[in-house]
Amino acid sequence: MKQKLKKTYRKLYRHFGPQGWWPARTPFEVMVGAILTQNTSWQNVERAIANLKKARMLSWRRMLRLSDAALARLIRPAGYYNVKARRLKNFLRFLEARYSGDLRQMKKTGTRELRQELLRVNGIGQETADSILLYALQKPVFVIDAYTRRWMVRHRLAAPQLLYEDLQRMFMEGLSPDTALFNEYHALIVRLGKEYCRKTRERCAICPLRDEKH
DNA sequence: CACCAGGCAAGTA
DNA sequence: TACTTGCATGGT
Repeated sequence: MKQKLKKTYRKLYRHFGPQGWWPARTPFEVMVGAILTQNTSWQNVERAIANLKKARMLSWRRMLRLSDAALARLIRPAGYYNVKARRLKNFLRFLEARYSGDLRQMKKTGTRELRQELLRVNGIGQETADSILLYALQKPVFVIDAYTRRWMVRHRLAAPQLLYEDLQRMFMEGLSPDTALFNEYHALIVRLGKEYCRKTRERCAICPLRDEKH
C-alpha cells in the first residue's frame, strides 16, 4: 500500500508536473475559495473572487460588514450564493471571535484542535476544513474529495462505502506527513480526474495514462 | 435538452 | 448510521 501510493505519486508527477495549488494570492483568499468551491467548478469560483477583489471585499473585516444580500450578489457566479454568503460569514465570525482575524495566531494552534474548531462552524465540513488546514495554513493533512474517492474506488484501493476519515487515514498512514507532498498529490489526483473521460467513466483512448490503470 | 462541478446541512427512517 | 433533498451558477 505504502509503495503503491508513493509509486503512483511519482507517476502522476512525472506525467503532469507540479500543479501550483492552491491558486490564490493569500491564505485568506484560499479560505474564501475553499468555501466557494463547494460542489462548484473552480472557474465559477474565480469569477466570484474577482468580484470580491474588484469590490475590495477580500478582507474579513469588510466582508463581515456587508449584508448577506450584498455578499450574495458579489459571489453569485459561484452558485448557492445565499447559502455560501451565510457560510462565509459564519467562518468570518469564527475567525474574529477565536483569533481576532489573525491568521498567524490561527496557524499556531495544534492541527487536531484547529480541525475540530473548523468543523464546528456551520458550513465547513471535512473537505473544506482540510483544504484550509493544508492549503492556507500548510498543515500536513490529506484532503479527500469526490475525485479522490472515485479514484480510490476505481483502483480498488477502497470500497465505495468507506468514510472520509477511512480514506484520509489510508493516505496519511501510507505517506510521511509532508505538507508539500500532500499538497501536490491531491492536486494531481484532481488534475487526473479532470482529464478522465467523463462520459464513460472508464479507461478512454484519449485520456492521459491510457496505457495504465487510471 | 441533460449533466456536471475541488460539499454541506437538515430531515427522515 | 445511512439515505435523500435543497441549494444555483456557468460550461459542455
